[in-house]
Amino acid sequence: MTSEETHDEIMQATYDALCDRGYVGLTMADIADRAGKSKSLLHYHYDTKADLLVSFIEHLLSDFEERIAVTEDAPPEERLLSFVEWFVIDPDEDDRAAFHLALLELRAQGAFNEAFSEQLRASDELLRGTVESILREGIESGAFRDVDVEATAAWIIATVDGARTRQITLRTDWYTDAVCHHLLDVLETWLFVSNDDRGGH
Amino acid sequence: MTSEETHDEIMQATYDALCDRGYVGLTMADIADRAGKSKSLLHYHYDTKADLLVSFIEHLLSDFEERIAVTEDAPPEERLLSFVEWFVIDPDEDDRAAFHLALLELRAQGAFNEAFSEQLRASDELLRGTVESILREGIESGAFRDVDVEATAAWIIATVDGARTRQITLRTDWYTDAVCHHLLDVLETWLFVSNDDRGGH
DNA sequence: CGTCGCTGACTGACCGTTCAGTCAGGACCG
DNA sequence: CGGTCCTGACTGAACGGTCAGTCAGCGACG
Repeated sequence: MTSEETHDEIMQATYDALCDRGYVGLTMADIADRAGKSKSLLHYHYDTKADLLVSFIEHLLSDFEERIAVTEDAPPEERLLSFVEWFVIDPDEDDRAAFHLALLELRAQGAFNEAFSEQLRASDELLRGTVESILREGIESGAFRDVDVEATAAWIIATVDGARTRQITLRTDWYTDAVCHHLLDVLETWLFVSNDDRGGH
Repeated sequence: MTSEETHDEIMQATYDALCDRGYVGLTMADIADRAGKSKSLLHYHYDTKADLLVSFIEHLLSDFEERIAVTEDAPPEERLLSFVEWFVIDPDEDDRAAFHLALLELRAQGAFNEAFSEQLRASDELLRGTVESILREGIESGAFRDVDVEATAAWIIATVDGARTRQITLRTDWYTDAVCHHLLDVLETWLFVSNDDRGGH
């Protein structure tokens, strides 16, 4: 088996283990078992557990970059809507909640691990950049009011991320749904230029 | 020394240890050392580490209840403003960031520990209830538009909590400041009834 | 063609450390 | 004397990491 195939298997095993046990319960032995490999092999490919996890975050991030590139040609209102909607977690999406929970644990560890937080900041910039570009496009096309792009993007992301965090940590099933849709309501009156105003220019 | 005094000392030591090492790095020995007591004593007062932490969360919550009761007689706009402002973390408030980081780790563990998440849900309800009462008061007095109180409260809390989470985990110093003040801007146009509209009724 | 040398992927046994929890006992106090 | 508060020495399990060694494949060379 090539090194790359093994790498992919280990990443998948790490994902599974993380969903199942969470970050705190994550052990090298567990990952190895799920990959059908030995613990030593993990250390053969990655010096330490932390190295493996950094690699895992990179893996996630590249995955995420691919996924975020889609729906680039829709109108800005629609893009913003589907972006926000994207954060809603259905009650039945168990593994998604589990994964984001593990990710939250990992994010919290970023404060103690420079390599982690570097990766996390990169993902934050990617996320904010995406929303900023949607906002800029909307402002240019006249669909949105001329708001502070950076502040608005940070605000939107904080909101949807906060809703997700609370849904997951409080074990409720309604938080993301309620907050994201409420946010869209607010955006409609606060950000979107109504059709009346739009004609009269 | 009475049992109660010891309890308080242990809670304080737990707080200090949590700020210093985070939840993952938290050990019974560390707490005991900081309290100037033996590890065995902790087990004398609390059967397990988890029990101690549940007790700690209860302790926090009662603390929090006391603090939230203040400024009840200010006008609703002002109460809401100071509530949101309350979440801004200055760059120099190191221990506050450290504490909230540990709390975030603890919150993430709530998903694996029913006793934890019960406490956390109680604190969420307290928080939401506070904002809801501010909103209801403002709507009644005509200071706020007649919005959906539950959804708006959840949304505000998700926003400020999300900003805090990102500031802490990404190790930035601007997130809460930028988001909270932007939120206040939005609230001003979206929620507050302007003086013009207020007179003409 | 065969075999020799070498490498990359992989394993199992093992080690040192850390840590929650136990237990027998001691001091002080009413 | 009995109960409450407290200690130090200890145990067992879990876990990250190490290390010597196996094995399949492959290129080079006679």
